[in-house]
Amino acid sequence: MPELPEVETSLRGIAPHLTGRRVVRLVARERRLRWPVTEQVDAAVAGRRIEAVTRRAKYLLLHLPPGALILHLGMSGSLRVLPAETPPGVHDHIDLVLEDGRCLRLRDPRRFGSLHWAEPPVEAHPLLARLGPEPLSPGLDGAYLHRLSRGRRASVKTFIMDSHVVVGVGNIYASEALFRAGIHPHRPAGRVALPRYEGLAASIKTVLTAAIAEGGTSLRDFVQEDGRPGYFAQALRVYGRAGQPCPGCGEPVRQQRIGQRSSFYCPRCQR
DNA sequence: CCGGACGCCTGTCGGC
DNA sequence: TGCCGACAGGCGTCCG
Repeated sequence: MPELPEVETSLRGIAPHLTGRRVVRLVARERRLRWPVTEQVDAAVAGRRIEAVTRRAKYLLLHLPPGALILHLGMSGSLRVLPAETPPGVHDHIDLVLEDGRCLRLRDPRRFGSLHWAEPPVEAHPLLARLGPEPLSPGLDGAYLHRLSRGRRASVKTFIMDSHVVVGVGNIYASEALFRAGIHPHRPAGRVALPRYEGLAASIKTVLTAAIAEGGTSLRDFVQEDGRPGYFAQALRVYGRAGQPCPGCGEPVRQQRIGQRSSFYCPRCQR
């Protein structure tokens, strides 16, 4: 479900409702997420004020000085801000109850999401410490990708989906960015020349920015904070379009598994 | 260090 | 209609 645009959309949706509010308590109906949600988290957040909500990679950071709550939506997580008394559904696992009578509710059917408490310095938390640059920051450019990829034999698609290389490029947008850059997803990362990496870095930024502007991509169950879906699915050029004509040349879009993930590409436009 | 496979879960869909 | 396998937007961990 959530790639970076969906996480960013969630952030923009929830931040105005959370910033400056005090957390009354955490209610955990199901603690078995990707990692168990410990009672240490409950104790850490209760009574603290949310100073700011930010994002690092696909992690949402709720800053409750002196530490922060690190929230990940996994494959199927979504967030809503609701009256705290709203009856929860079966997959509504966690509520962060606020002083104003509302709550931030995490719904996550597959339970691949996670919730951690990070003591300061927050950025030194093991989940955050080794992440690559943000894709929309100047830290990601063609020269960086080119330099880091020298000698790498893994596919360029696997390479750009590696969070140590660059964060936030998930399976959908990896296929989309490679299509826009005209690079075959199976090409070894070390055999992509600098000018093509410059194009790829630009494509990553363009596709992520466009997806954020549309409120993300809703394929199955992703909804924004207010319950509306994202509208970027209609703008996808190759993802999920196996057999359909390539928007560039009309050749049927091909689907192939690369590193256990479905990849979509045009065999004619991408080399 | 690198690359690839695995496993954690539930829901949905296509084929028979 | 029902069953069953394949697959789904992530990612830390393990193994060679």
